[in-house]
This record gives sequence, C-alpha cells and structure tokens, in this order.
Amino acid sequence: MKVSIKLADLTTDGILSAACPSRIVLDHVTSKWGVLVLVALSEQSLRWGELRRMVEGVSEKMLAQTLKVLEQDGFVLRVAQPTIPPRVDYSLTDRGRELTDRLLPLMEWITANAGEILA
Amino acid sequence: MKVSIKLADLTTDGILSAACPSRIVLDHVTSKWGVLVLVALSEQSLRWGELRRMVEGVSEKMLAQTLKVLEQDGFVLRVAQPTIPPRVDYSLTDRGRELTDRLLPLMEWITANAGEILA
DNA sequence: GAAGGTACCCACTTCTAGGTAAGCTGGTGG
DNA sequence: CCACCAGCTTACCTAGAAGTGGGTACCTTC
Repeated sequence: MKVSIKLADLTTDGILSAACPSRIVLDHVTSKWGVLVLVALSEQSLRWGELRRMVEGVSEKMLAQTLKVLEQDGFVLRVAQPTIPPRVDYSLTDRGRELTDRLLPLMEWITANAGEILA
Repeated sequence: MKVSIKLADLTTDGILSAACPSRIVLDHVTSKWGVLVLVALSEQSLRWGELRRMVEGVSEKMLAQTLKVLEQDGFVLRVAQPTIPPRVDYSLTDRGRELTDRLLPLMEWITANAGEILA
C-alpha cells in the first residue's frame, strides 16, 4: 500500500520525468566517485589523504570535485584546520547519513553478487 | 554488529578497491539511464515503446544500449513475440527485483528530498 | 500504392566526465 | 637554501558517453 503510493509518485511526477530536480541529485550521488566517497565516509570521518588512498583509483582532481558537489548538496561536512601543514577532515552530515543508510544495503548487495552477475 | 562486519568487507576488499568486479556492476546500475529503467520496470513489465515514453528524455539508442546491458547482467528479461508488428516485453528477473528492492528506497528518498537539497 | 505502426540498428557527430601533470602555499627538517 | 609535507587549483587533452538522423522489416489500414 505505502509502497504503491510511493511508486506512483516516482513514476508519474518523480524521477522519471525529465524536469524533476531529483534527476540532478541522482546524477551527483550516482556519479562515478560520489558513491564510493559516500561509502568510505559512512564508516568514519576521513582526511583528504586518507580518502584519496581509500577510494582506489580516484584522481586528486576528481576527489576535490566530487567532495565539492557533495558538500554543496549538504551530504558532507568539510572541516579545515588552519594549521601548517593543513589538515582537513571530511565527515557525513545528518543528511548524508540518511542517504548512506539507503545506499549501503544496495552497495552490499552489489558487492556480494557482482561475481555471479558478471559470470 | 552485522552492519560493521559488512562495512568492513565493503571498505577493505569491497567496492573501494579498484580491481573489484563490483565496480563494473556499479557502473552498469548507476549509469545515467540504468537506474531509471529499473525504476520504471519495478512497477510493472513494459513494452519498448512504453519504456521510451515513461523514461522521459531517453533516446532510442541509449534505451537499447541500457536494456542490453541490464539484460546481460540478468536484471531484465526480454520477451519478443514474433508477431507483426513486433511486440517486445521487458520485465525484471528475480535478480532484478532483488536489486530494485534496494534501489527504490534510495530513489524515494532522493525524490522526496531533492528540492530541499538543491535549495 | 502510399502511409504508418513497432522495435530496433548503424554511421556520424558532439559533448562532457574524467585523466594527466604541473604549480602553489608556507612553515619545517636536512 | 632546497626539498618536502598536505591539500588543493589550474590548464590541457582524450576516450567514451550520449545525441542525431537515417534505414530496415513486415504487415495493416486508408
């Protein structure tokens, strides 16, 4: 019941309609590195360098760009300490945690089934 | 407890490692049109033309390409009736349904919060 | 006999996400 | 005095994602 109502919303004026703002957020979240950064931060807050090492394969440019978008959308909090050398910590906001609560089950399932799927 | 174990898997040898096959499946699922096609099919099975109209903005080429990938990954079932004019029905497989079970909560949340996020 | 409906495929072009590599800051250790 | 740390920024370039416009098959209806 509840599900069918939500589905109706999704498929009528929801994410399937081209003009819906959710398309933009969807692009941000499902961007190549967006998901991975969110997953990495879901475990604990991390510094720039830790993130870079953790999310294997990400370039500095793309990490910076991805973090900027996620920060603008209010998913990620950036805390810079004006020390030398600089130290910047990234963590999830409450909104970010709401997102990852829904993202992690998906990622876990994909990780668990990827082998079988590609076979 | 359960969660922390799963998270450990994800962040050590899981999706964050560059060589993990889950990266490939992730790209398929989170491709621009992949998500939307899966959402559309989650409600009911649809014919080619219905899908095209439902997923606003998708071109024929991209719809065909997306469906081919989702079919190869075993998420979508393609049933062609050799009638004239041709009729092709697309539906979710069991595996596809497992996926959308985890995908829909995310999409619903994004759709519900997109306005606030972009503000 | 002309037009249209359905589900595509292919060649060509465009665009943009993403990769690469360099530079910048300003103290601190050699 | 030079290199080095961390955390970026910038300019440049390319591969592949995506759009465009055509064609195809076969039968039905006008």
